[in-house]
Amino acid sequence: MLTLCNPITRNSHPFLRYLFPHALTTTSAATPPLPPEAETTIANLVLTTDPQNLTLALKTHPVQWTPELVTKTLKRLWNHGPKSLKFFKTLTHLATHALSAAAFDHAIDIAARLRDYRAVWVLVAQMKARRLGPTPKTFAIITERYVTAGKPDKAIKIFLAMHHQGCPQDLYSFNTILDVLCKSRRVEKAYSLLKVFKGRFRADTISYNIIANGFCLVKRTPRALEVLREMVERGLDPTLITYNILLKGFFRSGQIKEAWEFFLQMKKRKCEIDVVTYTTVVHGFGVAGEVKKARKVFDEMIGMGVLPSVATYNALIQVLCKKDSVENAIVVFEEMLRKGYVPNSTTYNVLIRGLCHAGKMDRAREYMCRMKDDECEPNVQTYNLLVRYYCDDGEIEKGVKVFENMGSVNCLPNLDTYNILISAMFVRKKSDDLLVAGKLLIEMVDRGFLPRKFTFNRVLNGLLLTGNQGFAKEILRLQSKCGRLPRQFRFFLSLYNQDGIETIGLDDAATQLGVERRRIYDIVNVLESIGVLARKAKNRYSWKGFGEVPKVLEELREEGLRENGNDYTRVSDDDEDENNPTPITSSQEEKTNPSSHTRFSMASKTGTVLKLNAILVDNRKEKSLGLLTQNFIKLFLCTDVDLISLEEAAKILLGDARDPSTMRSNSAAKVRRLYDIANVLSSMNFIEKVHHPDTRKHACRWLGMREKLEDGSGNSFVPIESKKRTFGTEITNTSFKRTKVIDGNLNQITKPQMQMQVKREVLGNDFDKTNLEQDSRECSKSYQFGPFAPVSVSKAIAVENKKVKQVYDWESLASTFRPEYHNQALRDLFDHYMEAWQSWNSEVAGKKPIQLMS
DNA sequence: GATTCCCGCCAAACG
DNA sequence: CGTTTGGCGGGAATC
Repeated sequence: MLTLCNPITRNSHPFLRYLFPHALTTTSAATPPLPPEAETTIANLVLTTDPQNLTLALKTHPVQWTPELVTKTLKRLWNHGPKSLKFFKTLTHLATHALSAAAFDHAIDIAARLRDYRAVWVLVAQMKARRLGPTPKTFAIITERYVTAGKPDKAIKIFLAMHHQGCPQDLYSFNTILDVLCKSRRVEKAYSLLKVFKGRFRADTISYNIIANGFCLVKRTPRALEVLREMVERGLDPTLITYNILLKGFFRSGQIKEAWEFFLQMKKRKCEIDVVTYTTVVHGFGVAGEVKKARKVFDEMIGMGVLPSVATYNALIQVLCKKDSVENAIVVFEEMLRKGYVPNSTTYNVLIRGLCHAGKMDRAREYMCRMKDDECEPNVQTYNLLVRYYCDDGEIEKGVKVFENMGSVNCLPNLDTYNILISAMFVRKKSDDLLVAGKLLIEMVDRGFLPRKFTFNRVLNGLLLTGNQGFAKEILRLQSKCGRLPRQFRFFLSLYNQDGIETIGLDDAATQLGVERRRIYDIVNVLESIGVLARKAKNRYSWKGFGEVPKVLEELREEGLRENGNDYTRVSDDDEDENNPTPITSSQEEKTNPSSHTRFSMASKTGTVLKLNAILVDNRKEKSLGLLTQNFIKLFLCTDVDLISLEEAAKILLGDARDPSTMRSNSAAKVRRLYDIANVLSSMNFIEKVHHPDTRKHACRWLGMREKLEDGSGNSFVPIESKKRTFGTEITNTSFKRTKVIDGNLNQITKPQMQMQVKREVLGNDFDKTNLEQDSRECSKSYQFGPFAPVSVSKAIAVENKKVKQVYDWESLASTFRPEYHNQALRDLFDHYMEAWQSWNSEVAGKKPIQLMS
């Protein structure tokens, strides 16, 4: 149905009019949209052609390559990283003359997004060879990508070395790097950079604006104020932009009163308040739920001779959708049209979201068609909205259909689209859905998106539970290919977690993994201690899979509890274990892992392992990694803490035996062992590494095998508990907003000076572009919450090869975590999500990035 | 400056 | 005795 709204002619007359695309697009805008645009044809060609034949295909395709065509095509292919890169590379041989600096920047951006840094620098070199750059913008792109990939220091180094690439730093580029850092919430870093280099680069008002804004972004307005004071002390005058930043900062951090006061002050002091100011206020009030005030300000601005911009309308409409009613929003929308404003895609998207949220899917679709008429094609975000809301309503088929239709309207799905859909594949417990999820996962990787570990785990999990072991393995391999498993271990898994391989030779393992033998031991020991591996003989281990794990864990838990319960008391009634400190191999049919088991028993025999470990100094075995692993796990199994920092753990496990003399090499040294363990365990999804809320140190959260405790200690088992799960590290990493639209924004960044000039366009296009991008970012973020993942994950793995209880487990799994996910949890999250979204939005409404610059 | 991770020396355990 | 195993801590990388 979507296609109906769209001309289907796109493949007919491909290349008649590319001689002067410039003239065509700009001057003759009135030309009827007859032939499909060239970039569409090319993009489709690239998408459908096997990469190997691409050169040929492009060669035989008669096209007049122009710089503009190239960049447009690249933009089209944006959401298919690998192919668009391939396309670009092909062009470097084919149509050299048509490669502009912008095209290179684009390609570099894509490569960097794919984290193919080698390609990035190769491209930079090529660019240089062609005397096209690298330009400051190029560096802006590169550094931003590094920062968002979690390598801010690297980014700074690159900045500091950019003059070696023939691109000397200047104030612009300095401000850019500051901004990049701030946008990723690394204000402090940016600030110290500023402090160091303010003299060298002659930091100006903009520099300080950026920092102040950075603090506002993390809701630290007081700090922002300090920065501004410093700025004034240095003789730099704040501008309107500065004030707008602060104003927005107040709203963002919920200081509505202050915001209002501040606004009044601004008026009183006769700064020439502009649209941005008003937009900020309207939006700020709206988000705070003060719809009436928002409206009042909106009305007031006209009286003051400041005309609202589209952005202002967008803000108001959005606010109404959220805090008031869609109907009212529509009224405003119509009014806006009457007044001759041209709504942009943000306007529509905001409205469509409102409608969807109110359950009016059909009307949402109407508006979608309407946007097409308004030469404002629906974009990915629009489709994502529909997909999401259909899926939320349980109409998965419809959602999928929308997804499928995107292809036919030349709108490539993005990361969010995939995340949304994959999540949707879990709502019904159909095993077919999971197959789809798996396929989607594969497809997204293929297109250069890096799914979160979380996503992998869920899918993996689901496939295992529905008995799709084969497919699961494929996914696992994919995951390891994506680097979503810690290095050494992932090879290990992919090597041995396959059918047919019964026993593992340590030597092979070492050579095949390309690591020293020594490394294998650590992994093996940890795995052995939880029953995934068993030692068969010298140099030989056998893979047992995860089937045994629950049993081992249960044992551990019991032992742990016993020990904890009556400390010293039960030193010698560990009958079974005590009787055979050296297990009689023949009788020991339970081969979980005799050796480590024994080690452990000896330890427990001695008393509270947790506390008395120190006594065992002499025995080398007692310090073994395997034992440490077990004790470490016990910490989780036997206590109600589910989050513990390694430091703490180290102290408990090793240090604080009340025996200061034995206080061997203090826990600092030992904690290293725990890191090793934690890494292995987390790669198996038994634990999860998170950042401790307060201290930003690492902490570990136990994920695995909870349900095993269900019967044993009903109290400690709280299915929903995992709700309090914090954002995983990854979440923040991957979804961290990436504001830039490649050429829209950056221009502003690099072109600070002319305040006025930038101001107006910003309100139009750029505002919305950024806005949308952020929107989407935020969308994916909201999704990441997906509450109950981890618990289930490891469950699944536990059950893995024991096909016995697949079905049954699937059911229980479903009942434990699914229902909430869908409704109320989502609702709960919704607010949060909206808020975050709003604030980003408002940040653009106050047009931070641009403004800062201007 | 602290945390996290990698590496490999070399001694203990094994056979 | 040679080989396998693995404790242990230096120190690089990263935060």
